Amino acid sequence: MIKELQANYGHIFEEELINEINQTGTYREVHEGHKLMEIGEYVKSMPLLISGVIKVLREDGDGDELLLYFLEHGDTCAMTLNCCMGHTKSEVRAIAETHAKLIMIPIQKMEEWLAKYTSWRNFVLLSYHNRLNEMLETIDSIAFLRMDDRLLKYLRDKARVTKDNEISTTHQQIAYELHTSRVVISRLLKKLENLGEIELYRNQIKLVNA
Amino acid sequence: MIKELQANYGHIFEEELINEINQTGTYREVHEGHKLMEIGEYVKSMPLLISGVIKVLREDGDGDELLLYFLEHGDTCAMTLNCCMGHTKSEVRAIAETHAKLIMIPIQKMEEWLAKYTSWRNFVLLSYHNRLNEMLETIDSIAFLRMDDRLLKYLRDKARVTKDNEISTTHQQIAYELHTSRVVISRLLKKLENLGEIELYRNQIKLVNA
DNA sequence: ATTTTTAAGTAACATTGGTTACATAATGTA
DNA sequence: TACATTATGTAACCAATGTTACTTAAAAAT
Repeated sequence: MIKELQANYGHIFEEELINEINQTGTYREVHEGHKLMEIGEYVKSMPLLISGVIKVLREDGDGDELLLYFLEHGDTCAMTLNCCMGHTKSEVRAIAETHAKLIMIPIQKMEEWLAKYTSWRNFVLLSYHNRLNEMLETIDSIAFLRMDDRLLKYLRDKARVTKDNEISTTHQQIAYELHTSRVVISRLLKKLENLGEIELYRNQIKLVNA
Repeated sequence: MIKELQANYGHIFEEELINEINQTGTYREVHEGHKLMEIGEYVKSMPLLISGVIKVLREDGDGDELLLYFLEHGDTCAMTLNCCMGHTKSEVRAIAETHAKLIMIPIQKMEEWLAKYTSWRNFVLLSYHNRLNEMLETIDSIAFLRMDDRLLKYLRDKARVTKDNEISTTHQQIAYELHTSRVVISRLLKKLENLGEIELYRNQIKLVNA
């Protein structure tokens, strides 16, 4: 049996489906920073996330990045579903934010299981549901918040998914993911520090729980 | 037989499903400006669009609006799917941009048909697919474009879905949908007119095909 | 220990977009 | 016709964000 499959997905999928996943899926571990998917690539398998965090990014034609959302335990990548069904290229980049454990499912099985297992159907639809809602939240942030609030939200989201109030990153990296410049981030971080929301160190930002 | 059902969906759904839709669905016409869904409302039925255009809008807590995308012929509202599956309230507002014809399906049928009809499953998944891609495009616009390019894209999108190069609207209305102010829109429209991209009249904007 | 590289702080300035205020033009209405 | 209403044009100003340039500090490499 694939490591941790039963423990993580046993309550969602029926026994028969668990057995099928066990037979056709592949267990995989990736280290922090590993690129799981690149824009323009064709997708050959679909990930079931067991532990760790995956960040999903969008990029425009000029190489400008934007963080869309994080995937956590129990999630799958709706964008992958998207690509599998439409046989189109990936529209996004996916990178391991932390060390992560996942099960890779060959895409041919997807459609087969959709017809066969109600639990799989519900899982796939729930994934789309969750992703649409996260995209809405992303749109809310970009459209309705100013950069200081977006930054604070970004830091809190990051702390939540990594379960760590100390965020190890650089101002430049944050700037990439929020699609702004390093100087702007440094300026706003200093402002947040003066407000008592955070403490700043080199390569480290500590969230102060108010 | 419900008006135009066979003609519009006969090539997508099998005969048996068409018959079921005919028995349980309701034909409906709505006039321009009709509100089909409001934020916070529970959703009791799912629309299949036959003709016309529906615009889907997001709103933040302060009443600030933002246009997300247009629904056209053959589309359904993935947000509705979302709500039906999760039994949650609507996250968006939907308003008829033009006179529109649609078929309303009671939500109980949705899950039943997912198990029963492959074509329905594919239709639902394709809807999610299309909506995710449109959300991505929306995010691209907000995150990567400046207001002048967003405005031009907005005008061209609107002209495309209504199949009309003359757009009947006010600067104030555009400002609401792009979440900016009337003065900004007037200023940028004038700039676009000077560039020869459009011609401005009262309640009317004409796109000049370059 | 010295040098190099990378990260962060900050000032000065430019640009975009938002706000206020008011003028003018088109349309609707008494 | 006279008046009211709505839409648009525009100037002047302000705030948020982006850019350039340079400094200082920490860490890594030699």
